[in-house]
Amino acid sequence: MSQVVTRFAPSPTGYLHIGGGRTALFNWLYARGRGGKFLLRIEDTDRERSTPEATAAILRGLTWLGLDWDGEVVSQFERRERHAEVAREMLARGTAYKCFSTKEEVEAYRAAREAEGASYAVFQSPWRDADSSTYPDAPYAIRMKAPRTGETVIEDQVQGRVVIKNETLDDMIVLRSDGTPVYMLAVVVDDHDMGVTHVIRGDDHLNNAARQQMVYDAMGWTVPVWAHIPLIHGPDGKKLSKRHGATGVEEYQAMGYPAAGMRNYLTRLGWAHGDAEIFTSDEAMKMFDLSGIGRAPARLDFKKLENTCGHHMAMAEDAALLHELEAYLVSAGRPALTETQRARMQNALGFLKKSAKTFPELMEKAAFLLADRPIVPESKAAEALDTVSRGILSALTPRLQNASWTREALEPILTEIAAENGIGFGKLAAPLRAAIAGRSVTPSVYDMMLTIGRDETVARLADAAR
RNA sequence: GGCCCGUUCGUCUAUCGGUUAGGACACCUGGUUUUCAACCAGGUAAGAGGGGUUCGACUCCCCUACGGGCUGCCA
Repeated sequence: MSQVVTRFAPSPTGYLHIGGGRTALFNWLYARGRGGKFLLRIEDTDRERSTPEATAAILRGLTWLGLDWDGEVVSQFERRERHAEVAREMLARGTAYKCFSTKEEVEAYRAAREAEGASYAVFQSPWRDADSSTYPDAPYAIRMKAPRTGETVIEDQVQGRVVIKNETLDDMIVLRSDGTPVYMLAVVVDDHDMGVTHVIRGDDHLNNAARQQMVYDAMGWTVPVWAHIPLIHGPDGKKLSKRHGATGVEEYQAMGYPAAGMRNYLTRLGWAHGDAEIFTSDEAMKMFDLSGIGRAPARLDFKKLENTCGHHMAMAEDAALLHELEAYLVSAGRPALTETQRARMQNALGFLKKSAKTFPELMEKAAFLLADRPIVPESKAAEALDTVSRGILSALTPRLQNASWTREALEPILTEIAAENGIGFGKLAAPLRAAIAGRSVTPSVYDMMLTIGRDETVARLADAAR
């Protein structure tokens, strides 16, 4: 069996859309799970709208998502000569013809047909079967000589067998009168030349597939396996757009979702493999198949995204997580970790990652280790530091001085001091939290003490007891 | 307008003619706990509507409704 080759082919007209990210992910998963290749092509033939900034943003988005592509990024625009060459070859083969009709004439034709009450108006060029001796000395477009009768069948791995009547399709232009190729031709030529075996893309291209298949047929090329996946919708079921919130992949990075969680969530959005919910990318590669893709558009659910991310956060290795956390800080425009904070973070990640779902949440829980002395307690926390509590804290401090700094050693000391003062541990925890973190809601007091170390703990308790 | 695609709990989905329609998220209740969270246990909750086909339909067919896409010398 020949090697699987997939590709992602975005237009560089903006950031990487979350839907595009998912399309790329599906292609990546499919190829990587089968030892195939995943290629990247930028469809930049629209010179008006394409920008190098957008291309850079798309590459950044893919990189963040961890979707690595094989070989060089292909620029469709740079291949325009090749596209034109194929158009001329179609001319030579008789599967395309020169059309001298102007845009105005085409529009007039369609308007006339509609005026007659036609439900649809397929332009029928008078030049389709014209003798070359009648050709005027004027610019012309090259039109594909599409079959007028019969039907074109798309055997789609997701949508099933889709039948399009050929009479509803016009002779599409493959080369414009200015000599530039049209997208529909470019995709086919590029996919063929790049050896793409599986075209996995949004179902907004489903109808286009019929005309593209005609080009494959006209050139005698092997038609790739089609898989048109439904688009992602917003929570209200409408096409996902700006008003639903974030649509750009990079926005999700800035919101602090870990990439592994993002991949997992996006994989499960519109695709299923039995009851599998939480899995690594390696596992996803093994499971991923086209038949598991649903046919209905899926809606984005931030709650589930968060939950999925939480699992991946907990599964992550500390070193990798710290690295990703720092990348998040940069992308969110937040201050970088100082040396001290970084060292403490390394101690704390082991427990912080278990309860945080996103990086902002992790930073929030890490507030105690980010803070510098003196700790200024919030009003709620300050209430816990009454005179009695401060007395207990100052009694506690000397005992901590000589304790070995492990949970096992600390636990009896704190339990003891609570008992001596006739209070439960809960009552003792509140002032400790206030002293150490300046807050009433914090991670476990032991975890905090162990994270910041003896000297810092003692100093913070002393500050509070004063 | 025409053509194409879609419709199972609030959400993501399983089911590939016979199930008490399963799982996950969310939500609710209880437990655990040193606060929040996490965690554990339990619960509420679904086949768009109408016709067929069949002994039997979520599953197959048709119609309607709703949603989406395409309909360019855009991609």
